[in-house]
Amino acid sequence: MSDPISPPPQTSQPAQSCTPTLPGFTCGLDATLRVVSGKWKPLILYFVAQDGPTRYGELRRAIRDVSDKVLIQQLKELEADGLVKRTDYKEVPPRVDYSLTPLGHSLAQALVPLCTWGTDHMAEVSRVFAERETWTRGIRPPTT
Amino acid sequence: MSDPISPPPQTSQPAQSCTPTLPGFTCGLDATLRVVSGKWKPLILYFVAQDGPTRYGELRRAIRDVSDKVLIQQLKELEADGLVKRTDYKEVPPRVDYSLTPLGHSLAQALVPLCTWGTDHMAEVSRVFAERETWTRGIRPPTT
DNA sequence: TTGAGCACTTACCAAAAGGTGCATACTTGT
DNA sequence: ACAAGTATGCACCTTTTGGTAAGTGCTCAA
Repeated sequence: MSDPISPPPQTSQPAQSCTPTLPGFTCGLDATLRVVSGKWKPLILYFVAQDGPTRYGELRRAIRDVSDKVLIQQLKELEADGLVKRTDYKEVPPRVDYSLTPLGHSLAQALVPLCTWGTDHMAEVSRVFAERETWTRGIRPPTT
Repeated sequence: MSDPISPPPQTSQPAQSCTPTLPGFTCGLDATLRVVSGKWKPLILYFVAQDGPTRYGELRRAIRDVSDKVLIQQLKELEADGLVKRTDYKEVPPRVDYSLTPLGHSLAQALVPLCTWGTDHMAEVSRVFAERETWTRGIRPPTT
């Protein structure tokens, strides 16, 4: 399989070029989504991309609502995926900070259009989400 | 909050422009990820973007491994989010097909860089994922 | 008349993701 | 002596997500 999304379908382009799927990915988008999906990962990338090396405590306070367990967990995954770098200063009261690796930066760049799309269409998206909560997951919409 | 990702951090740019967060989104990226996250959604977008209007059964066979329940569910969400359009021909043996809305197309476009990133870095990503499975989620990596 | 295909729906389950709260080892401030 | 801050770890629980298997109403082919 290959890049799931090709330009405007009206053009009927057969399918973009694409490396034939390594190990377990169906396509590039699949691979990407696996590394960025996680409730707080985008936010983490956000802060780290903006502020540069960020200490754990700072992130914790900046993100707010995230628990230690999950924040650490997501940081570890991002680190394991080679997107962020953890630096431990081995100091007495622990000091650690997180920064983006080159790979992390490249991903951040690729995410820009998504940020833009989300920002541009946030109104529509949020409207639709609001409606969904109306029929609290169980009741069918009126038009059924 | 705003677009989580800004260009290379070395530039120390304060933060890109960004609409101040509607209802429940922390940023544009957040909004976007909410509509595309779902195990099969990218694939669905893939097929529909490529083949244009696609019948339910076709998708079902094309995606393979997905169950009816989940496929239907994700299609409904995509529809509810205004990304795909469901057309019911009201025929005797049921006939229905799914296509992308303009919004869906615009999202598809925004996803292209992610596809590209994933394709370009699939080797790295998959390598790292392989290692993760080594210490089957619980055992710490050697360097700890 | 039986069976297959269509596009779903429903009830029930298992796994994954996320959250809470307590613990750690050490230092600094009061 | 004691509380607070540092960066985690761990046990336990709830929510969310995905999956299985069966059923529905209808039509057409054998």
